[in-house]
Amino acid sequence: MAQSDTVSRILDTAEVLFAERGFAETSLRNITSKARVNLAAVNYHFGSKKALIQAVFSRYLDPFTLRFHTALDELEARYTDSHIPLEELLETMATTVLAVPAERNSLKVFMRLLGLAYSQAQGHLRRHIQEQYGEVFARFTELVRQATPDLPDSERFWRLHFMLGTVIFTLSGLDALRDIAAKDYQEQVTVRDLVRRLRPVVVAAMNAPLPPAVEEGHHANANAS
Amino acid sequence: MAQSDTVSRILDTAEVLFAERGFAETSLRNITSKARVNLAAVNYHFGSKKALIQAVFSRYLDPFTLRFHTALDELEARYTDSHIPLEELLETMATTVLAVPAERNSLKVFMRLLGLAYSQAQGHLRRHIQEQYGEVFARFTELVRQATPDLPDSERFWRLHFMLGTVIFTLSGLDALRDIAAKDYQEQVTVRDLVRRLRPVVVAAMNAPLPPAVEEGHHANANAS
DNA sequence: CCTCCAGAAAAACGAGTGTTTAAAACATGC
DNA sequence: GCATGTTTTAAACACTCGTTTTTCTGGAGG
Repeated sequence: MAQSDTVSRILDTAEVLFAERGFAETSLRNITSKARVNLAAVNYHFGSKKALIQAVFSRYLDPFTLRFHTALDELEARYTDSHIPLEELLETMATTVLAVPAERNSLKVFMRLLGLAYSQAQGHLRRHIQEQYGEVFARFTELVRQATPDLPDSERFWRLHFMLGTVIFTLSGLDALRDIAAKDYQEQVTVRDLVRRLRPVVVAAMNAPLPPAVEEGHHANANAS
Repeated sequence: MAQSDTVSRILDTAEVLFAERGFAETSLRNITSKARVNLAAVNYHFGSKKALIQAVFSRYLDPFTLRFHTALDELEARYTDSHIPLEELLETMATTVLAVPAERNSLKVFMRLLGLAYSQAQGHLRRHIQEQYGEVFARFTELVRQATPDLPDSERFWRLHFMLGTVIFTLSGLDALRDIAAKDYQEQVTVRDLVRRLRPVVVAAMNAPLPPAVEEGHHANANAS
């Protein structure tokens, strides 16, 4: 054991419980009792619950950014004089995402955590992720920009987020959906199977025809704030 | 006031706070103090916090299902001998979704709530929504099935949920995204504008080519449970 | 041997939670 | 005007929460 063992026991238990129930709904007593560790250990080793949450994310995202950067390096080396095709970029991202939790036991946990990071309040988390991992995301979007030169910038921005929603929503709610699918269609869906299904959909969505230009005169309703 | 006024003050305040911070993060004291109502009023009028959460949803979803059923009735009346085109179905759904919170003040709140219903633990909520509003959703998916006869059932199931993820994720996280978009692309995005952008993307995604058949022999990794 | 100190353990702290109780205020019908 | 049922109020209850404090344990180094 490189780490004090108590630390990793806490992290292992915390990530599972967080993924199952969310952050606010998971108490430190839940974590420490299931990890068979003293309650005070969390505050001793991590300082606070917030810091524990961030540590859980870092354990996934640090290896991810590392791998993703090198994967993009290789990709750029292979396409020195032409742009990297969109399919290649998406494929690389998918492969990297799938590779990270292979060491650990669950991609599902990783995805649930990402979904929670977006949907739960936890402002500190969004800030932490933005600061820590915004750079690699910016690099990726820049490559996507080069791969889709015909798309207006704003349109590409929105479509990327549309697809982000697709992936995170589907994979983070996978268990519930999998149950329904298994019941109605007698098929057991694996994560890799879902990624296979996602690929053509995402590509088609990114390459969809542009929406009609906005008509003047029609004033939008005021749903601000 | 048709209702006791206390009841609607609670609901008005609760939906906003829930949408902003989630269910667990919003206490009854938050709600009652902001609504300038006695703490015990929630338990008196609704019975429990869980029941209050469900009541907040019902106030949006009951009118929605009503409108959506009649909208689908009209649609079916217009297409007695041919199938309703997919575009028409999506258009109708979008229109109905947009119509509901027009009476109230915020579509954003409605979408945030839907997003929370999926991502937060709150098992009772998912069950309540499923039982109460599963029927209209089933009717819609059946019409989508008739509109896309070439799509295998399981494929359509997943693609519908992909698109559900797109819409809920985008519209429920709209505020944050809108800020970024406004900063980077100097454009002020309205909800209707987003729906306009969503339409071609969703249609293209639903009509995307089928994924390649699974190769035998490649055994998927065991990411179960 | 004794000191030192990181780590684990138990206990307590104060704040905040949903819910219940019991009394007060109000409205309605006779 | 009094009794009736409904709504509002303040107070208390019984927990649970994250965090802090204090004590205890077990090796390492002088």
